[in-house]
Amino acid sequence: MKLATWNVNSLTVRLPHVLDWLSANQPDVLCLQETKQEDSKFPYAALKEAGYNAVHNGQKTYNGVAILSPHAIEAVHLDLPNYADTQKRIIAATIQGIRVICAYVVNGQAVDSDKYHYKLAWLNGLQSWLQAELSQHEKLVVLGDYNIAPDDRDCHDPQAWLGQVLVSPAERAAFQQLLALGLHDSFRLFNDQAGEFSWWDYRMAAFRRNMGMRIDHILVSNALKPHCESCVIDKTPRKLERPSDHTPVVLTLANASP
DNA sequence: ATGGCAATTCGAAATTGA
Repeated sequence: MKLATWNVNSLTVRLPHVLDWLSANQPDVLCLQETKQEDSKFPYAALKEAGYNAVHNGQKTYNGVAILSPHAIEAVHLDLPNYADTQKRIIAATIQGIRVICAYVVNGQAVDSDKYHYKLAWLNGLQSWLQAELSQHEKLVVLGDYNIAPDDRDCHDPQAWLGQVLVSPAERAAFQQLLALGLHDSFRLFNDQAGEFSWWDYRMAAFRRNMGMRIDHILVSNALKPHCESCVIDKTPRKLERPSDHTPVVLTLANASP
C-alpha cells in the first residue's frame, strides 16, 4: 500500500501536476494540503476520470485539505473536534482498514506572533485529538505539512535559522509530543542523513542549491511501524515548470491491509 | 544588500506563506 502527502500550493494551478503524478505513481492514498479552493471548485470529476475518489475540506484563498484514493473512502471526519477553528486544516477517513489523517499545520509566521501562539494551541488540540483517534484506530497514519523541521538535520542552515519559526524549541517540543503518543516519523525509519528536504523557498534558487527544510511528514502508529517498507521524498515534481514549493513524501506499507 | 518568489483577491497593491 502506497500513501503520499503533498502540499500543492493551489490545486487550481497544480491540478495537471497532480494528475500526472497520480498516473505515474498510482498511490493508494494521496493527501493534499493548500488546495485553496471552496468545495464547489474542487476537481472531483477530473480526479474520478483518473480513477480517484476524493473528499475535500476547503475554503477560498487559504488552507484546504483533501484525501484521494482509488479505494472506498469511509468514515470521513472534518476539522479538529476539540479546537474551534475557521481554517480548513484537517480531514480524516478510513481507507482499506487504515485510519488516514491529513493535516495542514499552522505556519506560525514568526516566533511570538499571534499566529505562532495559534500554531502552538492548534498543535495542542491536534495532539489530544490524535490520542483519542489512536484509542479507536490501531492502524493510523498522519500525513501532512507540519510546518516543523524536527531537528537540525532537517534544516539547510541551522545556525541561520536558530530559534526561528519552523525550528523553534516550542514547535519541536510539540512535534515530540505527537511522537510521544506512539507515532513514528516514517522517513527516519529508513534515512538518518541531513539535507533531505521536502520544501524549498521559491526565491534564491533555493531548490538548485538545496536550501530547504523537511517539514512534510508521515507519522505511523505502533501497529503500522512493522509494516513500513520505505519512505522517500520524490523531488521530481519540484523540477517541473511552475512547481509547488513542496514536493511529495511517499510511504510504502507491506501487508498492512486485511 | 534582511531582499528575493508565487498565489490570491470585486482586480492594484496588499497579504500570506515558510
